[in-house]
Amino acid sequence: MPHRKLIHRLEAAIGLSEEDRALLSRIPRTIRSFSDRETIARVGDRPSHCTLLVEGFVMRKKVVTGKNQVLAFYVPGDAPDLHTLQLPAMDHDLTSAGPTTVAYISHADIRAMLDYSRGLRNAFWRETLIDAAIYREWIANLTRNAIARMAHLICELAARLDNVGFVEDGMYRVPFTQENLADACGLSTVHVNRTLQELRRSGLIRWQRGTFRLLKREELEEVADFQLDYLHQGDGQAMKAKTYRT
Amino acid sequence: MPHRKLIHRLEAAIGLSEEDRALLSRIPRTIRSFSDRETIARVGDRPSHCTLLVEGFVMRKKVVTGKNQVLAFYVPGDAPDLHTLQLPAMDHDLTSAGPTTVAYISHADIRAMLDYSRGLRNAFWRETLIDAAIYREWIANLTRNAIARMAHLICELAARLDNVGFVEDGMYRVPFTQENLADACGLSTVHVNRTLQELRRSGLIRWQRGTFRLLKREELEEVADFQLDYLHQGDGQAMKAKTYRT
DNA sequence: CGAGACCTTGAGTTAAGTCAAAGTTGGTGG
DNA sequence: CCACCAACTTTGACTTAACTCAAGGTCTCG
Repeated sequence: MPHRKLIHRLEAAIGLSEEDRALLSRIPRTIRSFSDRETIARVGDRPSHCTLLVEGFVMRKKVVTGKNQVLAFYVPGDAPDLHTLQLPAMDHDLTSAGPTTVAYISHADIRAMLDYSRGLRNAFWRETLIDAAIYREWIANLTRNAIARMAHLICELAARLDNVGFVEDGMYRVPFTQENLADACGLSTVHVNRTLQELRRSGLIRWQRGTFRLLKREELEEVADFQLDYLHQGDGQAMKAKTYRT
Repeated sequence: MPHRKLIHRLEAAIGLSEEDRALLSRIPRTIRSFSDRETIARVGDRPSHCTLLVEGFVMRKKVVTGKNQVLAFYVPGDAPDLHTLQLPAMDHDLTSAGPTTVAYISHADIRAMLDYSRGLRNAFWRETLIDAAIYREWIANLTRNAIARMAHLICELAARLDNVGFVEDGMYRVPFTQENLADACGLSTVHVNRTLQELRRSGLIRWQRGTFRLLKREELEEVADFQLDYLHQGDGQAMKAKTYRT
């Protein structure tokens, strides 16, 4: 069931009705797989479908004066191009990171569904607004120094992955290279390397080829100046207590 | 008519129906004025209304490790807290810049209006998505060096103000101090000062106490690596030709 | 077992930051 | 209407966090 993660997340955040859940799980979709670093959508594209990330990871990228800037990371259950429903032209690229499976859902079908269900309308709008809140936090993140910046990214990924059940014992896997992390934090690859070493040396994390382990989460969040609130994981109507384990 | 700018902008972008325009202009509102740097909304607030910026300017701010980071500037016709319809808790502050007039519109009235009109639903969602596109561009902007960064901000403000008729002969006024500009670009005040001087020296702009004059717009956009597309001013259904004068 | 992609290290450079002091400017009240 | 004050802008001298370049190490997969 490709929508499981999304439904689960919407459920937890705002509480879907039985009918909405059924509507969503019945919507027609096409499954498509990508291998590492393939382009899913490109600047200027005007897609006629939205993409639901089922398995794997997606990066939103933009080339700025010759350098790659990563604008966002997406995890299973995210819909990275919902905005094309209202803004037809892509203003950046979406690429896979590691082997990735997505479900395509046509704009027409989504529009029909949203016209019909007010609950899903709110839920989908809300998703794009959380996306925006994350961008805001990334802007804020760039005021921080390299250590705090990296630490913040590590905390954010932990929180988002935990929300869809991909964190175990404070450990998670991501297919990102240090170069990807550098492009996301606006740092050089070399400096990211030294910064990760520093975080390891101070005993806050362990990192090895795509696996992060948070050893002292509280301290790490302190260093990162990380506040969970901007992810708005629990402030919808449902207000489920979050389990957020280390 | 406090909604004139907003209606005009939505009109130009996606083309409102006669009925939608009427609905929007009849919605109940309360006018409120602020003087310079007052707080309009604060982190943690759960407002029961949205704010439409009628006159003046608003900044979205967040304090990050002691420093103020400006996350966004808003110009007349913008609705800086539309997102509170779906995400109840503010995750940052909104403050006025210079004397400012806003119209408050209750969430309940907006919800009723959006339930009724699909056109306005799309239009409002779209507004929040453009907001997000601007955040993305600000993230990208931080890869650029100080000169390009400042230049980009100047171009963006020009484009957005032009869109609501506040640019004349390539000139516009904003009530921002160099400190505000610094907080927005993630630079120190001193460095912003030197950067503005550099831009003046090379004949691209004139700046004096809140007045920008773009002397060589093309060259400035070149320096800034500025692409108009991310503002999505003309890619809705209406597709009006934009007049974008220098 | 070799190649390519990653990661790591060292040495030297630089864009931007900090601190501190001196100019400006515009608004206010005497 | 002028003088003064506070808020802004500008300048100079020095520091530093992060960048660049270049070379060497290590992992992984065919």
